[in-house]
Amino acid sequence: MPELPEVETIVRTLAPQVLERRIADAAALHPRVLQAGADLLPRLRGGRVLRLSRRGKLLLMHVRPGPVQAAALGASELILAFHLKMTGRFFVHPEGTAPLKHTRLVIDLEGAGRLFFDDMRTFGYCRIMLPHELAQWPFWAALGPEPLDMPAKALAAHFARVFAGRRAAIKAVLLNQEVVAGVGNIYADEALFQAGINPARRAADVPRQRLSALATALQAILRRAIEECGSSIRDYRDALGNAGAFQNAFAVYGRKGELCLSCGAPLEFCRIAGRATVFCPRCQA
DNA sequence: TCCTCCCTGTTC
DNA sequence: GAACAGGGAGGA
Repeated sequence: MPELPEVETIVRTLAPQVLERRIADAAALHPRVLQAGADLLPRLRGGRVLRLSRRGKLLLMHVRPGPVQAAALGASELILAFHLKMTGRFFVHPEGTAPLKHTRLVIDLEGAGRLFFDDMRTFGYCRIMLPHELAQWPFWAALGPEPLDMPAKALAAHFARVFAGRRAAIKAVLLNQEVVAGVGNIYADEALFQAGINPARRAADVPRQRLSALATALQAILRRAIEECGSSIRDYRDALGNAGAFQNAFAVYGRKGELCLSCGAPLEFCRIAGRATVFCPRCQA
């Protein structure tokens, strides 16, 4: 569930709890949580948390290893890339807290408690990488642009370029992280509604004017969702345990059969790219 | 380009 | 006790 606004909120709420802290120890508690870099896990010990950042739906923790480890690694930075998928969460617990039922990774911070990465469904993962390994990671290298890092005009032009010749449904294309990074099921449905585009429409067939509306709508919705600290449907919480509030502003997501807030028609449901999709048959042409 | 699978707690 | 939630890998 964590999409761009949720991951951004987690970065913001987690940063004050971990920045500049020294790592006393790190342990993986589930066999699949470390998708890469299990050998680097012990190298984190003695390192310091330099920075948290986000790219698409990935949360990155940048660690400066201690001098001995840095020399052994030949690098001054280790990067932990987390993908939260549906149910990944972070929370800092007091020192001595035992792992919870779904705790997958524990990072002990000197004098600042224990950072738990919990993930009920074990879809989420962490990759521990050197900077050049991150650059060579195919998923990372293929990520599309950040939708909030450019003017709406430029985003619209990017959509026009990328959508040309695409026969797939526009929603399926929006969900593709190589097209634009960070958009998931919720924000794709909401942006398409606000832009008045039927999610099943072939991407290449959407007129340029609608693409401008889509770029504007997507940016507005992502920004507003960040302001509201994300959307909490079931599982999502930020790194302080707080729920987001943007779910209260949904126009279509999760509102199958309810009435369109704009025209009053019943909202319809379909499946696109295997994802639940809700739209207004009247407002979205 | 589309479908299936992964996973588990909640809802029907 | 089945359907459902869904990002992304992998295969048809």
